[in-house]
Amino acid sequence: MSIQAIKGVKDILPGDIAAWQRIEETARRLFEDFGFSEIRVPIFEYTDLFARSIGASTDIVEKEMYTFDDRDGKKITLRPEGTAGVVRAFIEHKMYADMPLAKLYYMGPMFRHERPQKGRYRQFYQIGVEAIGVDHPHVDIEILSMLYTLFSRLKIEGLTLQINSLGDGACRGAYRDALKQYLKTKLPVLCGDCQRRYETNPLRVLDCKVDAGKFEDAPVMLDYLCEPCKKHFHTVEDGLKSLNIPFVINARLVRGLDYYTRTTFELVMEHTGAQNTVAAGGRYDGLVQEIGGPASPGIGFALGVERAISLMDTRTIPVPRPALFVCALGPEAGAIVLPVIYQLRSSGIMVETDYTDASLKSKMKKADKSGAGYTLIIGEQEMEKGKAVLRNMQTKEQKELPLAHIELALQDLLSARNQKE
RNA sequence: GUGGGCGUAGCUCAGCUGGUAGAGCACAAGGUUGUGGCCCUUGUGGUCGCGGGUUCAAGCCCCGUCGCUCACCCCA
Repeated sequence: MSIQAIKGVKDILPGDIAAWQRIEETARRLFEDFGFSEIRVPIFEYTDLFARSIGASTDIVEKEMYTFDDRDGKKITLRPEGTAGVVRAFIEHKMYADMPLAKLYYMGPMFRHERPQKGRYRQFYQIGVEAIGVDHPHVDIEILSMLYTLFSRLKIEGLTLQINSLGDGACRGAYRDALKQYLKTKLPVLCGDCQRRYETNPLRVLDCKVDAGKFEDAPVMLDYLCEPCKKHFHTVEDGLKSLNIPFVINARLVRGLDYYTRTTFELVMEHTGAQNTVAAGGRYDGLVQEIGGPASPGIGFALGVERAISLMDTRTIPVPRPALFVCALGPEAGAIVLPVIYQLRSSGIMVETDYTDASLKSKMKKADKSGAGYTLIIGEQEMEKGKAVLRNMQTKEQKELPLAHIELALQDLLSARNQKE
């Protein structure tokens, strides 16, 4: 049997690429409008970076990373998410030194060894942004409004922005204790996973789908926020309202990575399969210090490109069409046409042709399929007359062009047409 | 890691209670045509995922295996 692609990875074929380019270009333009610059960081890092940032006891680190020994014995991991690498670069290049707020975006593949499923692959693509250096709530609003605008520019509807606050070091401990106290009484009726989470990560119990609905009366983090956190959260709320960005508060919203603090959010799609979070993120005020940098607050989000594309109406994305399709019949015609095609292409005109010995009927079919604006036909009759036939594929008008200076005639015609459009 | 569904032509799929394979689209040739589209005729193309077993006979039944897919878990 022939060799196949690795389980859980996907080829993005030419027929699908338009949607990818659309989403990448839209994001680039928008992020730059908001003053963000692109950063490209490696797709692998020392394993320790991810263990320290994401959290050693999270599922991602415990059982989903692609980790291997480098030839010198050091542990290397293919990045399972983007924030860790960007923060590492932020520290390594001392980006805090020359700008108070580093505003960065990135796009590229991430790797997690999970069981593949709709909207979940082992190599998947994320577009993410990070704003590091300032903890003002207006930074949160900038990030959230940018996320919101990205999806409206992509004309993706039916999404809900959910926000929550996880508090900070000053108040989360008290909440955790209160929650454990509460869960203790419920322990016997919880699913096996939640009984385990009670010890490892009690906040996640609230996010459980099996036990959903059992915690109506559970204490929520929002009630335990310390004054600074409360003020921060309310400012974010008010800011979103003043920008007319719709959102809902989801007090049960918990994130799977340990580094999040204060503002967290998810963009959730309705009426989709199980993987219904298309973008998510939050504040991570302790992360930079955790990795060994100076205390610098940060906030960011990442969106799943495959998931976003699944929501786009890809039929409306225009695909490039040749201005001219050349049908040459026989070797003599082929020889004449070769330099013509080259010259047109060199001067920036998209030209396609067919090199097979197929009949004119068949070649015309290909021309039609390509969506070309014009078709140039050179067969035996045309050779004898010293003229080629140029057909407008829409109006079906035909005209004869002298073979002697055909390149000039075509160039004039086609570039005039391009300008009109 | 756990569970369900599915693997037949390049694509989408039929295939009865077991009798050594079909359609549509696509592709190619021809006819018609105002040199292409619509229509008509013909043609190319399949180790029925792979390996065992039962049987006179397996695409179909049984066992194993690989792959895809959906869901749980987790996450973007």
